[in-house]
Formats: sequence, C-alpha cells, structure tokens
Amino acid sequence: MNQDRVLANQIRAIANLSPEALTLLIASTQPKLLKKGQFLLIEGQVCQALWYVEKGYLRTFYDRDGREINTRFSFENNFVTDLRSLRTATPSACSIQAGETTTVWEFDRGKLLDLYRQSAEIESFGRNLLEHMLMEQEEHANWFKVYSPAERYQFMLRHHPHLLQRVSLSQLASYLGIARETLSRIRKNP
Amino acid sequence: MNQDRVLANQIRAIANLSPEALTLLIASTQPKLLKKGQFLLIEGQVCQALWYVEKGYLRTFYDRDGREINTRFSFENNFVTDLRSLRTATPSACSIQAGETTTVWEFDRGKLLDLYRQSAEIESFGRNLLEHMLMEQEEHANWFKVYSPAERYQFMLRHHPHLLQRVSLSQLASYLGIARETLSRIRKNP
DNA sequence: TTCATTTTGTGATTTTTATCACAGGTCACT
DNA sequence: AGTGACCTGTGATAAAAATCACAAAATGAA
Repeated sequence: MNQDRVLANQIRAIANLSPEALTLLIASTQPKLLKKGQFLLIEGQVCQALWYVEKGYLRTFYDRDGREINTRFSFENNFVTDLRSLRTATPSACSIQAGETTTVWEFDRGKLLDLYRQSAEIESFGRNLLEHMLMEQEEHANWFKVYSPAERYQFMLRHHPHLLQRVSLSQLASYLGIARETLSRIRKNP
Repeated sequence: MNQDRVLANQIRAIANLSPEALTLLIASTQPKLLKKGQFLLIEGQVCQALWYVEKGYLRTFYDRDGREINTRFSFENNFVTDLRSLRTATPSACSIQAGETTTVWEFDRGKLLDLYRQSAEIESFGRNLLEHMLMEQEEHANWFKVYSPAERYQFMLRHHPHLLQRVSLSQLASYLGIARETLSRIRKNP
C-alpha cells in the first residue's frame, strides 16, 4: 500500500481520523505525476475526481473567446476539483493544468462517495475539507468587492506572496481581474 | 415539536434524511422573526449559528472606513453564516442584517456539531449543504474575473433577477463591485 | 550557445469608471 | 398632508484602467 506521509499529515490536519479510516482513505487514492503544461481536466470533460497537490501547482482557467481567465491556483497541500462538474456530472466549463512539474493524489468521485457511506469519519473529513475550502473561497471573493485593483495586489503580496513568486504576471492579471499592463505598472509603484 | 414543512422539504432537497434524522435536526433549530433592519450578527461578535432563511432576505456586509460593502444577499431557502467566525470562534469581520421582515431558523453551532457526531446522516447533510454553498460561491466569485461591470449586471439580470427586484440599487452596487452611479447608468443603457 | 518563444515593461491614446454635487422622487411614519 | 430619511438619476470632472503597439528581457529547448 502506498501511504504517503505528506498526504496523511495534511488529512490529519483537516480532521482527526483513526488509523483505519486514514488507511482506507489513502488506499483509495492514486498518485499522478504531471509535467508542466499537462492537463488534469479539459473543458468539456466531466470531472470525475478531486485532487490533492503534493508538489507543484495547478491552474484552473476558463476560455473566454480565446482569452484564458485564471480563477484559481492550487499549491502544495491544497485540494482542487471542478465542484459543479463533479457534483452534477455535467461537462466542465474550465480546465485544470499543471503550472510546474506537479505531483497530485487523485480521489475518484465514485470511490469517495462509497467511502463517505462506509465511514462516518471520512464523511466528517469531507465536511471539514469543504468548510475550509468555502472559507478560503469566500475570502478570495471578497477581494473584488472590498479592494481596488492596486489594493488586491497589495493584499496578495502580503498574504499570498507565493503566488507572485511562482506564477507569471501575465497569468496573475486575469486572476486579479485586471489587465496585464496595469498589473505591471502597479507592481512598479509600491 | 415545531416541524416546519418548508424547512423539512428544503433539507430533503439537499440530502435524503430518514424521518428520525430529519426530526432530530429540525428539533435542534429555533425560529427567529426579524424586522427589517434587525441584526443576526454584528461585527465583532463571534458567530454562533447557521441560519436558514424561510422568508425575507439577509444582507451580509463589511464596514470599510464607514462605507458598507455588501458581500452576500441570502433569500428564501438559503443558508447563511459567517463561516470563518463560526469555525475559528473569532470575532466576525462582517454583520448580517435583515433586508425585509425575515423569518429564519437558527442552527446553533454546538448543537449542530453534536448532531454531526450522533448521526452520519446529518453529517452527510452538512457535507452536501457545504458542497452546494461552495459551488454557488465559486460561481459568484468568477463573475469578477470573467465579466466586466456591465456584463456582471447583465448576468445578474438574467440569472438572479430577484436581486434587482428586492435589493436597492445602492446596495447592489458594492455587491457588483461598482459605484452606485455607474450601476444607475448601466441600467439605463441595455 | 543560439534561436524561438514567452514574458515583461513602457509610451500613447481611448475608454471606462469613480467621485463630487445636487435635484427630484419615494416611502414610512406621525 | 407634512416631514425626514433614503434612494435614484444626471451632469461635470477627475482618476483609473484598458487597449494597442512595440521593444527589451527572460526562458527553455536543441
């Protein structure tokens, strides 16, 4: 059995699982190695899994008339999926791609649902994970209502500096809802 | 026992509960009637509950240097809370206020956590509810990355017309991340 | 290293949006 | 009906951001 320490510890950080439940959960996953540029999900496919990023990062983006709009960057120790596609079994409107050489653990949708039924502990883990994801998503959504573009940049710089260190400015621009050139200028003037 | 039909049906729409679990869950709630303007949560308080809106609507807002910024409007059949404050037991950075005469059902944090431990079915309901909330939140967050202000208005008009019918333009402006005057002008020119 | 590709910086210009100021309208309450 | 509080529309102006065009720099692969 392929028990990964990092994954196990991260799961424990989200919810305390008994050794049995932890084993069960980890046994259901499968590691995947992605080269930079490889896709986990392509627009139009039905999303069948949830992924945990062990190393590297993933980019979630939408295609808007040929222009790519990045809605999420998922780094180490984060979970990512297209929840709408996963839940409703409908084609995904977005794609998920590796931004670096990336290692993920794949949690298959069907297996996960089975585990939820089998183990209340694992269901509890799922709930806690979702609470965590929702909390972060809400906070991020508020950036756009509370801050101006320059303030969004400042906030990101202060609270999520890894984004700037690892993601190109061109890709960050759409994530911040501003033009690439504007972001370049904002960065110059502190 | 105060079993409300609307609430029961809405819960069933989220997750199939056995009659016993449903009874348990509903027995843990308490109805609250709010006049327009009354608060469920005031900035600085620790959020202790999750609320289900039966009638009316709630407004979630932040105070930014004396200016109110609305981040959410919760209408009939929706659940709302301040998840960060609820989870981390820290003072809330936002307030939640009734925008009309509003009836809510209050789910106390402690009772809910107890129920999660007691009943796998109820935990499953919690997970499903969170998935649903996260899905909606992600979609809303994408408005700001994918659409221009005018397009955000159009999207809201098409997909969430009740917002325009029941929330004042002044309050919607910050929710759409634009100035009140700009929204007024966008509305004129279709 | 070299070459091609991608990324970034920058100026000029246009477009969009915010801000300020104020008038008229609506609504609830007495 | 009158009063005050809030909401909406609109013009003038300033500020911010988008867009276009292109050069410089960085990156990566052969």
